[in-house]
Amino acid sequence: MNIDLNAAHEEFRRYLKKEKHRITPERFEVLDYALEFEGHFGADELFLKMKNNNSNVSRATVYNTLELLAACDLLAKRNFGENKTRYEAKYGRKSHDHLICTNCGSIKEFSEPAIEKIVKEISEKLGFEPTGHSFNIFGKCTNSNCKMRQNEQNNS
Amino acid sequence: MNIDLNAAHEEFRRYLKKEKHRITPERFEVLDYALEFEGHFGADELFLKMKNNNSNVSRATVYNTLELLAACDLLAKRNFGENKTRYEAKYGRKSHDHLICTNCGSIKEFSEPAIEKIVKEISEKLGFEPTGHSFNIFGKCTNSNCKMRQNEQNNS
DNA sequence: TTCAGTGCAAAAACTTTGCAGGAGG
DNA sequence: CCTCCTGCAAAGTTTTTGCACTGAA
Repeated sequence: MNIDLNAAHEEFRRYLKKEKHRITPERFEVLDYALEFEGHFGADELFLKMKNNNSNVSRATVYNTLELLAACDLLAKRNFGENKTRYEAKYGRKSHDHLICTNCGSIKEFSEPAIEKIVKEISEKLGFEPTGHSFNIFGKCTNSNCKMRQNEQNNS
Repeated sequence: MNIDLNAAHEEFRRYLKKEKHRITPERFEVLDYALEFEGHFGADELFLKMKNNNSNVSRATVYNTLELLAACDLLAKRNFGENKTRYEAKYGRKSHDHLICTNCGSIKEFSEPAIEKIVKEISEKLGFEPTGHSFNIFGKCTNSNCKMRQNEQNNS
């Protein structure tokens, strides 16, 4: 875990240098908190978590740094239709897409190689240079808590 | 065009009845404006357009009605990663997904039957009942205006 | 008659911006 | 030493909510 963290720092440092951004302690603090987060998180959520841990990093810096981390592929930028940007640690992880339960909000991941192939084919056909994609499946999951909520709603 | 509009009204009426929502003139006014819109639009955008046309329908009603129209499949609800909900007339149209140029913001549509197959397979495998999906490819388009902007950015 | 739906304005949630001061290169 | 980055607070954008009133069933 610590090895990963150092390697991630190193990668971020390289990116910042290459793009002529300054190397500041705040940026690495954001990176640490982001990688520590399990699952998806919003920018404000991360900012508040840092604030609660007595970090002095400002909201503006958190928002700005998350953009940089997404740009250099240490984080993935997501949007699950809630009108807020979500991030997810990507460093060293396999790329994947998501199933989102519209009833209980739970999110499952899946990998399907055929999707990359489709991205390539469609882009080529339409004269487009793809840089990424987002594929979300919406529906109802079979989680028992979820079913409970469905029944509650039906009864109300 | 007028025939479509009447048929859409009829479908919306049926839906409202079935779900025990009241049938109000405001809701049909929103439907008319929504179907009239070319391409994608945001809720506030539609509200303002209506307001400028001297409609009295309130912001709250527009937001509420667009949800209903998406729920009954007359509109499709989209999100292209700008943290705002976008809608698009779906009535009588073939389902499709989108290519989004991150440089100039233009949006192209494509249809790829294999995607539905993937949605089905993945959902079945993971114990999930799909109700819809969103598939967006991000990248750079070859539109000439777009290339111009890219060059501007590189030169700055 | 009843209560879901409406208009309006205020609040909420998330993000961006402006500015003055501070530190990285 | 220059200017990019930072913290802070204010403003911006989109969406939701509270409340009193109205009109559909």
